[in-house]
Amino acid sequence: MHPEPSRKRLPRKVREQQMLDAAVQVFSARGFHATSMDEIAERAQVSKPLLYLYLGSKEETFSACIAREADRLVDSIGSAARSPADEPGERLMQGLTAFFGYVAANRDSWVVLYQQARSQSGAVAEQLARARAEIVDTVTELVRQSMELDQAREGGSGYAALRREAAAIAHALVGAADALADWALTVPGEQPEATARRLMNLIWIGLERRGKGEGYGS
Amino acid sequence: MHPEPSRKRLPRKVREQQMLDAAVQVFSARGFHATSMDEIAERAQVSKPLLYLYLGSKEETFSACIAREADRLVDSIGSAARSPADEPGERLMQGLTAFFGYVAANRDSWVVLYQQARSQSGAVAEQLARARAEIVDTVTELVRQSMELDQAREGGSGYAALRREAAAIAHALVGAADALADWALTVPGEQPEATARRLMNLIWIGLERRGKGEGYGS
DNA sequence: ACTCCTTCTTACTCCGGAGTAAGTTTACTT
DNA sequence: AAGTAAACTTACTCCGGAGTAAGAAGGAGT
Repeated sequence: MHPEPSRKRLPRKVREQQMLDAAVQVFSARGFHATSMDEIAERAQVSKPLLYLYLGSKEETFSACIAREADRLVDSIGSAARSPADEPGERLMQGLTAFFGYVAANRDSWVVLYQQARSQSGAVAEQLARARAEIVDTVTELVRQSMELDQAREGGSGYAALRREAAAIAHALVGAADALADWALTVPGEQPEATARRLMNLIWIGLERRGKGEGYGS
Repeated sequence: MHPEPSRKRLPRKVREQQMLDAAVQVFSARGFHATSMDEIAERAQVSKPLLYLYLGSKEETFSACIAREADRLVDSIGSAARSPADEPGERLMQGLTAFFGYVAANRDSWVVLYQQARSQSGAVAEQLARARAEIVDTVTELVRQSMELDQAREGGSGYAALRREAAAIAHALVGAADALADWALTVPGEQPEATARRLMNLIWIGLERRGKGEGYGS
């Protein structure tokens, strides 16, 4: 009757990945607290004690999800931004394209990282904050290069201000990318590369000119 | 010993506001699920059944918080953006300043709206989505005016594309503002007006030129 | 074909916290 | 000062779901 493949036994590493896959899906759909370990176990085709044996507590399970997904995302962006191109603008464009591509291809992962993990507190929050900071740092560096910060006088009072400005811009840029990623998911046919270009179009000119002190109302 | 003011009885409307104040604080600090009704009751100096009598269930309490805080925020931004100035740029600047000012003056409210409510699902999520959409719509209108969309041919294939571009920019702008608000909270001495100007400096030139089709790599 | 380790399950315990039944006290009104 | 409606409390019930004790069954090596 049932062609049930008679649950095969699998090595621990493989099962763990299956569990994490299931956990990401459920956490993504329900959120941390509304998720029950029973549901994760069910979706992973495994009993609850095995889940606890391999992944520890519920919080540790969530933490493991965040760690794995954040690594994937950071790697994806980082390696794109370290691409052959010289100009910071081109590297920024590559990083953004990689980011929007990742989100489009891994919705669940994105939702868990962006919507669920942010509201968490404790160790998980710090974990995510660190991943985000890594991305922001990468962007900050590109922003500083674009702003031609090297032209700024060293040690001058304007130097610290420009450093702060670069940090602010990087945060704004990452936030804009987050929001655009959500937006792109609601627009059928929107390509990652196109989304990245929209953002570049919006900020690129302003970015180059900021290094020279030009801007709104000047 | 204790100059305990001997718990005065208060009219319902007043108590309700006290309860909502307490609820916002606790939800902000702990998040929805980690918050217990007992703790809200304690902080509001009230017994739990009274809390249930006035505000209904836990979910309804949270919903009431979101409704009140979202209204305040949307009003604050909306009335600033409807300021006397004619130019869309100036109105955008006013709206942003009001927004950063609100966040600086109402951290708890902001945290509840931005970090806690987003991860929620169901009625609350829709509520928040509606408030956010209202802000995005306001911004979209300003963006379209800045882009000199009126110069676009009506009905042309480029028209729909420009509308979409305006929506994308508005989403990016709101997301950037969100992230900058968080950033500003971590930087001592950062003034709302200064934060608003940073963002305007970054996007204003690009915004004006987008209407003419100029941008990154062109 | 017997060990022995790893994989895996059934069947529980236990508690935090949502929600409530029933009653008590204060302050207006006539 | 008596009546009454609103404000308010003590002291519970009850359940979902986190976490676990105890053991079963498959497979690799000898």
